[in-house]
Amino acid sequence: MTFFTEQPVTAADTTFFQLRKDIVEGDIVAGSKLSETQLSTKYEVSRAVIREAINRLEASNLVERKANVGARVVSLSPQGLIELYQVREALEGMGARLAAKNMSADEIADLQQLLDSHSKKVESGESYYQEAGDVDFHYRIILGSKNQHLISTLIDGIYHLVRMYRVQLGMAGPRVTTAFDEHKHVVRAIANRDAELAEMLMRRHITYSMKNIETKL
Amino acid sequence: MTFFTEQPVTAADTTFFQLRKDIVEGDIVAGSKLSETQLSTKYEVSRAVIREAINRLEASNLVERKANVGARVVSLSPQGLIELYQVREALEGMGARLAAKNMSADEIADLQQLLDSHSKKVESGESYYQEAGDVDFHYRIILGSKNQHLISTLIDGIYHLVRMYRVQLGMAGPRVTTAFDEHKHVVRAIANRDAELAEMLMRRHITYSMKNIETKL
DNA sequence: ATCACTTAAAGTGTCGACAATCTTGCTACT
DNA sequence: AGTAGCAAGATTGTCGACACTTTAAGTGAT
Repeated sequence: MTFFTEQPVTAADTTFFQLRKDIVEGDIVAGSKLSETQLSTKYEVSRAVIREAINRLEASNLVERKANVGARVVSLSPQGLIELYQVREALEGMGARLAAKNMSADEIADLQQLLDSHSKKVESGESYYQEAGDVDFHYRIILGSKNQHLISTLIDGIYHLVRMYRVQLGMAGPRVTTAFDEHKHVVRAIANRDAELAEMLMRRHITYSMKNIETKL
Repeated sequence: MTFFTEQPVTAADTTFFQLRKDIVEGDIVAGSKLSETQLSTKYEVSRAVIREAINRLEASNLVERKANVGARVVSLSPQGLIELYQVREALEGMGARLAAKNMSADEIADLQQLLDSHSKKVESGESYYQEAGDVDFHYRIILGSKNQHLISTLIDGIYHLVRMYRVQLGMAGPRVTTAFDEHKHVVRAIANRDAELAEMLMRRHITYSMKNIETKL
């Protein structure tokens, strides 16, 4: 989150980012209809750019469109969350596996440093918004895979949906205490270039995270 | 391929399908530029529908767009193929795992029957286009996962890219002889409801397939 | 009162024109 | 001769208007 920022250049870009934010954060209610004309006046752009933005939201799986009918924000369901985490487990597992192969020594050192700073903040009891750290951790590993498909699928697509679920189902952040250990184990496996283990640990980390969420429903 | 057909309803739909076909089959050269005005006259629709079609192609990873510059068909590279197969391995592995859990007994029986008919055709030396069968096999397992994210990611996205590589790098179909055995093993694991094994075998099947392709480059 | 049909209203799909941006070739200057 | 700047052309981005489809209300008949 700290390194990589999407720069809007066209009006459709800014509208897309704005709409995505409003949907993910629940300002536009899940399951609600997206009227092109209505949004057009709200965001003060033509219907053409609204349409382009909606198309991109559909490609991000945040919105569903039916021809001649319109677009609706996806509705959240426990089943949907489970399916999402299954895909995430598969992709991030592969991400960790590839990261163990492809991350540079410097990148790994940075990653370890990041974890250290996190654990210190937590130990000192410093109130600190954990989600950002968790996101940062997962981002670095995905980026470390050096696989462009993986990167864009997760970062442009799945993570926004995950965040939408987290925000709207009111789970502030992931489990703080136990997650750190899991993160550490994953990083250690990567540092040891043990791809097999890195994948397994990352998959476990994600399934644990999902089970933790399931109990809260 | 026999069961599920995408029905175009708008002009943008038909244009999208047509363009995708032309790109996947190489009628539009990989790496070439997509001029909106040019395509507009070629397909006899307005630029608006061309733009929507191109947007969808971009979402399918078949096309890359730069703001104020235009869209290009993705260019094929060995690296790109490898990355694609890595993602495919992760997703289809998970697909097989879930299929072992979620396919109905009837669906499994149908799948076994499909394999039988294939092996008979091959044994009898009947010339027969193997790719369709392979695609059918993979489709059924993915659909058997019952995971909508997985299904749409693979069927609407990755498979078209895979086909593009296959067609344009001139690999008619996958390895006929050995692939059958691998298919059988996967199905047996699914029939035994052994999710773990099904995933492992499917992943191996895909990595073998990739290595087979690599030797041909 | 219910159901089928008609029709008006609202919304999406498509179009052509204008505005903004990038590209290319030329000019002028060092 | 090489380079920086400029101008003309071509291409993409955005807009408002029109066409078509869906939806829903309303009318009339059984």
